[in-house]
Amino acid sequence: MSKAAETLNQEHLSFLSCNKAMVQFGKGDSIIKQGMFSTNIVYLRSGLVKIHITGPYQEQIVRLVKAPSYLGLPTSIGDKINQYSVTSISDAEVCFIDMVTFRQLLKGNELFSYEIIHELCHNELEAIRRCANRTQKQVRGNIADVILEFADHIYESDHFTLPISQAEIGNLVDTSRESISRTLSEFHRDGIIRFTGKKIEILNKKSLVLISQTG
Amino acid sequence: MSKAAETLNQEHLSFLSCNKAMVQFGKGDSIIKQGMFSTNIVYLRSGLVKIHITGPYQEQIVRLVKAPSYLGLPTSIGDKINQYSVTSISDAEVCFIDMVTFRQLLKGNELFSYEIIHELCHNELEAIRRCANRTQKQVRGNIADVILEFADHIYESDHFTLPISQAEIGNLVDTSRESISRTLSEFHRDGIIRFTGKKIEILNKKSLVLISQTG
DNA sequence: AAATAAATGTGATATAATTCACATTATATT
DNA sequence: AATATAATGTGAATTATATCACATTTATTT
Repeated sequence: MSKAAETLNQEHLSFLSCNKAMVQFGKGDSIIKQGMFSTNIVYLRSGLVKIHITGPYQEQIVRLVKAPSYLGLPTSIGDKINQYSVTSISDAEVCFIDMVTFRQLLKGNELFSYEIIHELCHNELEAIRRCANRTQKQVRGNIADVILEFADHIYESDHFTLPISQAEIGNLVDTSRESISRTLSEFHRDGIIRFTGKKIEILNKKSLVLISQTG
Repeated sequence: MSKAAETLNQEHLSFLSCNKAMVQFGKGDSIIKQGMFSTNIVYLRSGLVKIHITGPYQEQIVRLVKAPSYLGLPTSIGDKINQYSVTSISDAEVCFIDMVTFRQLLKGNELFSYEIIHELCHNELEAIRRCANRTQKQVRGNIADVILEFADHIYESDHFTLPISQAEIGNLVDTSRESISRTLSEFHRDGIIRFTGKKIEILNKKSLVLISQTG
């Protein structure tokens, strides 16, 4: 449950849990499409998604988002046109909340609206940090980061199955697909991870953290 | 005047115009310092500042901000510790608004709070776009972008004086100081800009826009 | 005005990482 | 099961850009 939703009373909660407007998505399905008109706030109840945006040359994965979380808040509030896309990378449950309804919620519950502000602040900071990190680190460091993000934040286990291809990981950390392949092999060779297919197991987390900080 | 402040009534406005808590800063002065404790919302009344953050290897300029604008909103609301630094790059006037006061404002004026949300959404989107742009474009394109930003958004003239050094521009667009120097010379040689010292004049904007899109 | 420090210009060299090209597995699809 | 399609592995070559090294110019400070 997101922090913002915690502050709601039961009436509002039932509102948000929105059984009627809940939609199931399969892996690979498009949830939000950049350029499309939208009048809904999107809330990810379960699953994992990628946020991606059309850059000057290619589509770029901005970040991965795990439920529970709002999706496309900036796009929904700031604009009628979606400013980026969201695509599911696992099965996912999504609630679509009417924008008018959402605004009423904000009006009626100032704590809720404060929490939304809080979440937006956090997102902006994270976006800034991610960007500084990616541009300053080189390939090895960025790949170490992604592996650690999967382990520590997304799957909360040192043993997991990658939900995206190496090409997509490359896209996410501004690197070529080939560099991802080579670096993963390198980590494997050095006994830092074990990987077979899309399954990854972290064998030496300290090394990985070190590479994240140093490489 | 920022959009958020427009929605305020006179009582609130006088609050924000905050003649008592207004501080003058000179070029190079630190307005917000990363890691420092803060209980103030900072509002930039006039002047130009740079937002910079400590990355894994070096301090990095995130973006330039022109008055009028709030500064450090995400840091002020999300945290008690400043998450990035703000340094003035021209003379500037800044208001410090007590956090408690600001929250009262949010409470009492839902339109205002909605506008703050709006601003935060916009900032997040901009952060995402900037990042995708910078990583996808190469040096020439990014430098063209900076020049266009100065001309179109900051000074609103094709003839201006750079408020930062080439080293800082390099830092802003993730490039070396030398590459900035070489590229500016190149643009000069090709008749796209004229530049002497820190003065820049855009001679061929179409070319610059093309380089921004293509290079 | 001299002296010192900071900013800029520019060639030569080094390097990380991309691109290309193709082999090899996996994974879908018929 | 057979075939087509997508994903991955890996060497060799290329490339954009960084780094180094120093000259020169511009600002600051004494």
